[in-house]
Amino acid sequence: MPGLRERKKRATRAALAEAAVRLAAEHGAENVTVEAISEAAGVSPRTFFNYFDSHDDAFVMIDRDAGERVRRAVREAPAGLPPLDAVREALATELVDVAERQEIWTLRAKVLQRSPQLLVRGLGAHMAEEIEMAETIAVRIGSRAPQEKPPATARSCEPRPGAPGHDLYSRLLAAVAGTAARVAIEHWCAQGPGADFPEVLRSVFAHLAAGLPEPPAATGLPEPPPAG
Amino acid sequence: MPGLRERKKRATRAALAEAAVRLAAEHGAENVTVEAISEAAGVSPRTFFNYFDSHDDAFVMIDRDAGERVRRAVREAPAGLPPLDAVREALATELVDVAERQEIWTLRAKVLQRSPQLLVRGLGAHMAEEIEMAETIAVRIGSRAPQEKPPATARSCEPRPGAPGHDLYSRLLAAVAGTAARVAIEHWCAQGPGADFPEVLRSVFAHLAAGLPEPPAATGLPEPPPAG
DNA sequence: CTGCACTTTTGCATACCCTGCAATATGTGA
DNA sequence: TCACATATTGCAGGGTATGCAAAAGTGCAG
Repeated sequence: MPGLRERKKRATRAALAEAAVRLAAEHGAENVTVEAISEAAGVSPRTFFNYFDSHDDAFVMIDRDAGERVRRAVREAPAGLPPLDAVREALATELVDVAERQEIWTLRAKVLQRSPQLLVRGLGAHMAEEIEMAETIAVRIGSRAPQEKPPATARSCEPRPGAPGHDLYSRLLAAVAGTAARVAIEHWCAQGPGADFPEVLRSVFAHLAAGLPEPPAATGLPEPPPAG
Repeated sequence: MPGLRERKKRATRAALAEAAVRLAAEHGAENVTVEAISEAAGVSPRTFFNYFDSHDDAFVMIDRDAGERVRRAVREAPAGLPPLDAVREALATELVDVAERQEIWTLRAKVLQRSPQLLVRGLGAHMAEEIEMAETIAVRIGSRAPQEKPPATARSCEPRPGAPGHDLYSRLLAAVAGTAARVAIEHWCAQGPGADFPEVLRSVFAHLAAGLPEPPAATGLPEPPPAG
C-alpha cells in the first residue's frame, strides 16, 4: 500500500490526464492550453510540466509498465507456441483492460484521431517499445542470448551481430504486432459499444497468420478467412 | 521553365532545408533554432515560417505526392494480383528513389535518429496516408464503391457502412504494409551502404505473405522462409 | 507534538516556437 | 514607366517549455 505522498502524486497525474482528455474531446486538443488543463486539475501550470514532458503527453496516457508486462508474457509463453501466437496472447491479456474501460479509450481515440500530431506521438511511444519487443522475440526464437543488449544507448540504425534473417523477422513481428493491436483498437472503437474486442483482436491476428490473403466476398461475418 | 520568382522561392526553400540539416548534423536538431537556420539561409526568421509549418518540418522533407503515387499504383495494378502483392509492388516502385539517393537519406536518417521527435514526425506523415490507402484497398477488392467517401471530415472512429470484415482487412493491410516498409528501411539503414534494398523489402513481404511463421534456424542468408 | 529531512508545488524569469497584421521590397505584365 | 501581384520583413502577442529558489506538504524519528 503506497503512502499518502504516492497516492497524491497518482491523483494529480490522473486529474491532469483526465482533464486534458475531457477538455480536448470538447474543444479539440490543439485548443486546450496547459493553463486550462492545470486549472481544471486544480494545480499550477508549472506543476503540469512536473508530470508531463510536453503539452501533447497529457493526452496520450502512456502506461510505461504495459510494455514490460507484455514482454514478460511473451517470454513465459508455452515453449511450443509459434511466435505470432505468443505475441497475440500476450497482447490479448494486456488489452483486457482496454475492453473494460471502453468509455475512456473511445474518448481518447476520438481525441487522438482529430489531431494527427497526437496520434503520431502515441505511435511514437509504441515504437520505443518496439525494439525491446523485438529483442524479446529474438531471445524466444533462440537467435540471440538473453543478456546480449549491453547499453540502452544503442540505436537501431547501426550494424548488429547475430542472425540477420532473424533480426529482421523479430523486428518485423514486433512492429506488425503493435500495428495490428492499434488497428484492432481503432476498429473496435468504430464499431460502437456492443463490439467484442477479443473477437476483433482474434480476427486481426487470424488475417496475419493467414498471410493477408484477399478475404472472400462479404458474408456479413466479422470473422476473416478460415485461418486455423 | 519557371520564372525568376518561382526559382527564388525554390532556392529559398532549399537553402533553409539545407541549412537546417547541416546545422542539425553538427549541433543536433534540438539545439538548432529557427533564428540560426534563417540566418544561415540569409532570410529573416519570419520567412522561415512562410515555408515550413513548424520548426521540425525543415528537417523532415516530406513528399506530399508520394502517397498519391503509391495509391495510384495500387489502383492500376493487374487485376489478378493479390492485394498484398499489389501494395508491395507499389511501395517497391516508390522506394526505388530511396535506394538511389542513399547518401542524402543516410544523412537525413542520422539527423532524425538523434531526435526521436523528428523520427516520429517523419513516420507520422506516412501514417496520415494510412486511411487513404485503406480506402484504395477497399475499392480494389470491391468492398466499396470508388466515390463512396463523401466528406474528408469523416473520421475512422465512427460507424461506417460496408462489409465489416473487409473494412477491417483493408485497414489492417494498409497499416501493416506501411509498418513493413518502415521496418525494411530501418533494417536496410542498419546494414550499411552495401545492402540491397529491394531484396530487404522483398524479404519483409515474404514474411508477411507466409503468415509470419517462425523462420528456420539461422542459415546466414538474409532471405526468410521459402515463401512464394 | 515537535523538530528535521525530504519531496512536491509554486512563482518568477527566460528562451523559444508560431501566428496575424501591416508595411515594405521585389518580380511580372501592360 | 506604371500598376498589380507576390514575397519578405518587423512587430506584437500568446503559447510552450525549462531552470531556479522559495514556500508548502509529507514522512519519520525523538
